[in-house]
Amino acid sequence: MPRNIPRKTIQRVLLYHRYLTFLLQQGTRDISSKSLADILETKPSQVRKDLSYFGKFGTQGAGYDVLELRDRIGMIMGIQKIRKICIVGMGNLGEALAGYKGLDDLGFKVSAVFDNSKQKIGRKIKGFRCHDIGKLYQIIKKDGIELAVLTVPAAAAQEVARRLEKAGIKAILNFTPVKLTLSNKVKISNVDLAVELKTLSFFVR
Amino acid sequence: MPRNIPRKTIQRVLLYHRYLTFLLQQGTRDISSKSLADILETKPSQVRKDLSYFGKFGTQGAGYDVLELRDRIGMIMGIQKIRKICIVGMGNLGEALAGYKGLDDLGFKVSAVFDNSKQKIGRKIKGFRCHDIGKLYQIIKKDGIELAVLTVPAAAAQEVARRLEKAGIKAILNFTPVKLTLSNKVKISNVDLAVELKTLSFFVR
DNA sequence: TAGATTGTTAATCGATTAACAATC
DNA sequence: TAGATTGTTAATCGATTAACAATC
Repeated sequence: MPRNIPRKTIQRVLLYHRYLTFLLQQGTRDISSKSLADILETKPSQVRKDLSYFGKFGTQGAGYDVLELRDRIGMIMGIQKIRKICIVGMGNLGEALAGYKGLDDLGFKVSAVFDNSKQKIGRKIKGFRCHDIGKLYQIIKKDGIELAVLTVPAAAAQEVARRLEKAGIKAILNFTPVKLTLSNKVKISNVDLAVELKTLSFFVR
Repeated sequence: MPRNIPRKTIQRVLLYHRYLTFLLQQGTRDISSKSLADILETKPSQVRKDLSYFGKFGTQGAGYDVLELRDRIGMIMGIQKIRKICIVGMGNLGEALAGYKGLDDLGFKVSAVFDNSKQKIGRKIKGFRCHDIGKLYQIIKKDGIELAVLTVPAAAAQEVARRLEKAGIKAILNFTPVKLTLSNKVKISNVDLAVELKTLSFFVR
């Protein structure tokens, strides 16, 4: 149904979903685009515009039913579906993510973690048996893993990414500072800590 | 000198800087906006426009001198200056960042790490003595720490952020899912892992 | 009914891209 | 000089915001 939707819209809608869940816990039943916008520091028309990509959710004059809006967004975003992910590269960051309990609540199941170091392969890291990165293909295939978190050193990133694609990975959360070149079937999000920090650094200058 | 520059421009210029450094190591001496754009998957006019916020760097007909461009960008971005940072919240992520060797090379010196748990206060974590979060103010003041990385649980985020501001922190890299409300003197970058993962999840749906 | 608020269209704003004169 | 490529202005594109008819 939806045309091509701006990534920013998707991200904001996910924020709406998160906040609606919070409202629900508080016992709030109804909300207007105005109040939603105020909290998330945006405009009511932005909220309505974002939602309009996906359908009609409100009642004129009355606003939105928190539970209904939350659940329908959840459906559309596929939020309930549990996704199998793998973490590739068990350095500081990879290990931290493996140990991050929040992933479960978000519906991500860590199905495998990989590294190439002899010291790590076969050992348990944060409760996950660490696999040889050489077995990427067979394990991803066998387990039907959809998403990968890439936390390998920069020098290995492009090569590993290609192998992830070959293995059928559909999306990569890329923590390396490398601009990955893959077929555009694979969705990529980049988190570039160096650039984030340096950007702040610039503003403080 | 520079008017108000889009954050995206700053981030791209930082990418140019990183790539120019790489070119330098390779021994490449000259480059055009065209080649730079190709690598970074943008347009030559984008590169020139971005640079034009900061001055003139090239020679008509000949392009840019890699070393000169790199160094001048470095100057403007304040890239050489060493910044003192602190990490607040020694959970999985905080600990990983404390252990991340890359920070040094980026010019960030971890001057303090904080947590509120009795188990962690006073102990060494990744080589850093963990301080009581209650001492945020005095330690930040005393050491002249400018930047903070916020990796506390969501419930504590807003309150801790306010105390960071009071202590004189100028910029926060916020890993919590909370929209921080502070005076706009404090620069904030948000890294929202949940939203990043869920966004990918949506595209894979 | 009167007041409120939606969904959608139109206007505005800002960022990206193209065009081109300047010039090495 | 001819060719290349800059820096900058103008055009285009896309996203945000405002406006408003529809209607609960």
